[in-house]
Amino acid sequence: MKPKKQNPDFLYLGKKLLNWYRINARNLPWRSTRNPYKIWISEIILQQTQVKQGLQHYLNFVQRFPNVETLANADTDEVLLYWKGLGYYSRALNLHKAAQQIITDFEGEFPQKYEEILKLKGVGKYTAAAIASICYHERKPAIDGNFYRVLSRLFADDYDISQAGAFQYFSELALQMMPYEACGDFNQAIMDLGAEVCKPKQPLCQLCPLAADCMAWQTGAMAQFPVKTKKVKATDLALQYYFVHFENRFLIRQRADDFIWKKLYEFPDAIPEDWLQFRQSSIVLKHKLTHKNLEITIDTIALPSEALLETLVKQYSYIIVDTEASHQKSFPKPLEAFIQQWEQRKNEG
DNA sequence: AATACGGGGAC
DNA sequence: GTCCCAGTATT
Repeated sequence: MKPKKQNPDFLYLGKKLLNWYRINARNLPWRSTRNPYKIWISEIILQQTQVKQGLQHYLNFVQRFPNVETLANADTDEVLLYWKGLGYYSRALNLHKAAQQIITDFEGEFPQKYEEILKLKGVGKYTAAAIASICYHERKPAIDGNFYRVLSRLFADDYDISQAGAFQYFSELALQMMPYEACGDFNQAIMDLGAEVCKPKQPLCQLCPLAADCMAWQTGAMAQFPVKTKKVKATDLALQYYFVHFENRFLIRQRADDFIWKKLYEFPDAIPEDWLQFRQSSIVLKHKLTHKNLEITIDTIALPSEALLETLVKQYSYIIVDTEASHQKSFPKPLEAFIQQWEQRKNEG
C-alpha cells in the first residue's frame, strides 16, 4: 500500500535514523568533502561495488585525476588503467566522456541541479540524486539496493523490487521519511545502515536504531525482504587467444566497446597458419563472470625472430609491448593473471 | 520490460 | 554452488 500523503510517523523514523548516523557514520574519504567531483567519482566507483573493493581505487583515481579538467584531458587508456580490476568498464569510459561533457556543455563547472546532473554520461537517477542531495541539499532520495532492503523490511513491504515500478514506489516511500534538512546525510544514513546493520544476510537487528519500528523484525521475517523475482542465468562463452612472443615482447590489441571488457586489451585471436609450428603450449582457463562462464584457450607461440613479430603488426594492426609497457595497459583479470605467471616463469629461468 | 555489463565477498 | 553489491545504457 502506497502512503498518499506526508505521514508524521514516517518523518520521525527518518529523524531517528539521522541521529543514529550522526554517531555511527563510517569514516570514508568522500565523507569529508562536498566537492561534487569527488562525490561523483565515489558514486560511480561504488555502483554495484562494495566499499572494501572500491576504496583503494577511489584514492588512486582522485590522486591522479584530482578534478574535472585533469580527467577530461587524460587519455582513455590511462583512465582505464586506473579502473583496472573494478569491472563494468563502461563506467570508466562514461566517466571520461562526462568530464569532457562538463567542459564543453557546462563551461567546466559541475552541474548543480538534479536534472542537469542527470544529463552526464553514466549518471542515472540514483547517482544524480546522491550528488544533488549530498552536495546541494536537494531533497531527492538516492534509491539503491540499500533503500530497497531497509524500507521493504521496515514496512514488511512485499513490492517486487525487480519490477519496473519499484524505483518510483520506493522513492515515494523514502520521501515520507526523508527530513527536510540534511537530505544527503539521510541518504548516506540508509547506505550505512544497509551496509553494516540491515545486511542482506544475517542482519544485526540488535544494533538497529529502527528495530522497535521494524515490521519484519517483529515477526522475524527479515530474510523474506526485499522480494525479488527476477532471475539471471549465466551463459557459456569460449574465447580463443594466441600469446605470441619473441623473448619478452608480445602482441596485443584493444577490444571494441560493444561487448565485455570494453576497450581493454587482449591477445590476438588470429595468426598466420604456418606460425602454428612455433606453438609451445596450450592451456584452458575457466573464468566466471556474473553472467558468463568463460572458457579461455591460450596457445603460446614462441617466435624464432623479432622480424616475424613486426610483420603481424602491419598485417593485423596488433601492438607490440614488452612486459614493462604491458603494465601501462588494462587487461581483463584472467589475461592479467596469465601475463603475470608468464613473467614469473621467465624470471625464474 | 528485458537484457547486458565484472569482479569480489559472504555463506 | 547462490546471492548481493552506493546502477546505467541499450534495445
